[in-house]
Amino acid sequence: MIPGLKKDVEAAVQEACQRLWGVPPPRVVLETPPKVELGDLALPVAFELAKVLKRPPRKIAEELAPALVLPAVVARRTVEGGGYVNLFLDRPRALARMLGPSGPPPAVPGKTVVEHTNINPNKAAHIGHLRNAVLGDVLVHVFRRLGRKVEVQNYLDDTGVQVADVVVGILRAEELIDPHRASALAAEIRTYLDSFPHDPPGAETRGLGDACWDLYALVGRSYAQDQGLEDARRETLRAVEGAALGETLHGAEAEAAALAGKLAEAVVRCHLKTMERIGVGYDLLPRESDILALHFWSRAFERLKAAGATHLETHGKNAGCWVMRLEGAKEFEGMEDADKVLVRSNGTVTYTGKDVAYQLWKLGVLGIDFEYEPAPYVTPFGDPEFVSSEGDAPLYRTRKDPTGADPAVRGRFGGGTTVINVIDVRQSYPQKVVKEAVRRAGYPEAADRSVHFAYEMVALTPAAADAMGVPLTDEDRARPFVEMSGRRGLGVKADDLLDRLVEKAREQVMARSGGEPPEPGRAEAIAVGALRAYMTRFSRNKVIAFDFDEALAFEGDTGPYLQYASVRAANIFRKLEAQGLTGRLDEAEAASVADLDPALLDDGLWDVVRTCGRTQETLEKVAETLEVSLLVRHALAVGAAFHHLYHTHPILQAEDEATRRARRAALQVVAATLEEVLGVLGVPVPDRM
RNA sequence: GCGCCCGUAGCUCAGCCCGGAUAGAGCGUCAGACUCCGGAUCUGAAGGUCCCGCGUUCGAAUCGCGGCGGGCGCACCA
Repeated sequence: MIPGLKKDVEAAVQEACQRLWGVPPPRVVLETPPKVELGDLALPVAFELAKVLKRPPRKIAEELAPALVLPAVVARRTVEGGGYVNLFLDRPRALARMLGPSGPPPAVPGKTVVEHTNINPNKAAHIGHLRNAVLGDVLVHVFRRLGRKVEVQNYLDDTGVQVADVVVGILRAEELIDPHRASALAAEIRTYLDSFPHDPPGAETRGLGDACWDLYALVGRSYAQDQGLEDARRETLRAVEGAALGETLHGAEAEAAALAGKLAEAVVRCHLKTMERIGVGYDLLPRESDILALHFWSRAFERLKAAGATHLETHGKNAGCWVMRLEGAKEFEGMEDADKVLVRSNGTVTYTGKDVAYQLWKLGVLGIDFEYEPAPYVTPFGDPEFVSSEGDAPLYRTRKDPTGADPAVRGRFGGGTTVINVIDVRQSYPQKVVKEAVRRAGYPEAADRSVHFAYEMVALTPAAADAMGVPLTDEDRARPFVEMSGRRGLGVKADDLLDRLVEKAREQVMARSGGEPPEPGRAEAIAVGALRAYMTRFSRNKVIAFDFDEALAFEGDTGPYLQYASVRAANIFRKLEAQGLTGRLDEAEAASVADLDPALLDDGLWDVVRTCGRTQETLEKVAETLEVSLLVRHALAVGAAFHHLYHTHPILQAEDEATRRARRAALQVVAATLEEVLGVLGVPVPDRM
């Protein structure tokens, strides 16, 4: 809570241990006591020492406590419980320090590349993608808050089978089950593509994603009944890859490839719009087609071959494939067939293979680079429709050739000293393969700089699936949750959930304001707050069994609870000023807080300050563990402490000036903390609720 | 079969990394809250074999081993 305090305390413990017993102390952990009355910091070192010294921890603590040489902000120390040494801060002095200017964090050398979102550009985004994007985005904010330079990439698999599936749906609509509906969807999709990069007159951007969603589900069901369609998919895929590789295509092939390119490009715009709604942005859109075009794979392939990491299989089930052998590797122990195909027998590269090349590039060891251009999404006025994650540049995408590329940004992207891949836990195996490939290609040091940020999926409760009218089998119904499936059309679309949240927020506002509708943006802010808190409050290795009632909750441990706390805090300052009283403390008054009577900072008031003091360590812990939920829980703790204070420590009605000053000071710390933490969480705070 | 994850209050989850202070929240239920900074709030109550067993330890929700139940992986899909 006080910069440098932790270090001082650690040093004091070490010194005392040496002096008293001549032993080096075990690691010094600083905890926060469960209640204010028990102090501000707890040292459980006596428990550790008990093992070495073979004496009861309580006795050790009683000897240790008075022997510690501590900085002056520590007012007193006590021994609690079985042997905790608890420290109590000089409250006025500590509070004055917390009110002091904090300044920007010292810059950390290097660059962190965070890759997230990565939605297949063939249909609307669903709530699982929201979890990915929100987790990634909050992580980006946390890193930046800690002084790290961050680059955000959203990888586009624009040459994959999923895109080919929808292309097949458009071209062969007549052959699908329910041809009538399929044809209508195909026609609708074409109107979108025709007016790209703008929406057709009277249509909404998201309509394209929705139409693709439905058509994709139809295609998925049709494959099961019509083998011919599978051939069409294969041909489409080949055409798409051929186009990327610069082959000259003709007739139907050329048409399919052009359609696929346009479709992916247009659907990505839908995703960017959806993410923009919740405040998520990117710096670069790397495209798989460019990875193919620039032969990134060839380069990676050479390295792998030179290092003996891959070989051409001559017989067995993988005959004709280039394979990476994984048996014997510790991580892959016990696997029945631990070999991974990188190049198929028909010569095409697997997704894993391409990912290896992309990963090498992100880590800065591939040796070749993309060209870059602003993303092709522009407003009717010709301005970029999307900007970089920090809003200071246009959004860029990769490009294969220098023609039309922006020379000013050449070499700007990739080459991360740390690379974080936000990808759900189901892809742990391929992620491990990619990392192993990087290692074996001769870059063990680079492999260590690459991190798979794994999180559990968002699934649907059977009730949620029912609520959407999705037919479930009896088997599904007996499960605790069912996985979403684009192919089955089973899932909750991100925009649909957002719409419902906005609608509910609007109703709530009106219910509280005597029917007056909220001004533009307010209901949206509340909706985004609710969504972001919901998506981040669970541990990342916990499956979210999506439930509408929980996601739409505005009371209790929710985003609106946090927003309300922040709004209330700001309100008090506003009211103070409206009554001719002083609101926020200026620098001089903040300094004077150190001289307040400590009795004015009673436990009730101090509790919230103490909680706010944990912000920095929480941010550090999030960065270290990649556990974003810690930050939401911290925010909720601050909010709860504040709301409690609100009812017990009136400020406008404070009995005297000194009391009011003490409370204003505490309030100022809370307001600043909430603003900071909600900013990092990306939870917007409206002027009013 | 092998690997990873989950199992804590009626429900949804913290706490487990790093063993220690009466196991904490929210929702739901019940009972309350000032003519005074917004009731999206607050106060209180009821509610727990921390999945089971064995072990380690002065001490286990937390560490180890063995089970049980559930989920997810283990493609020339991504």
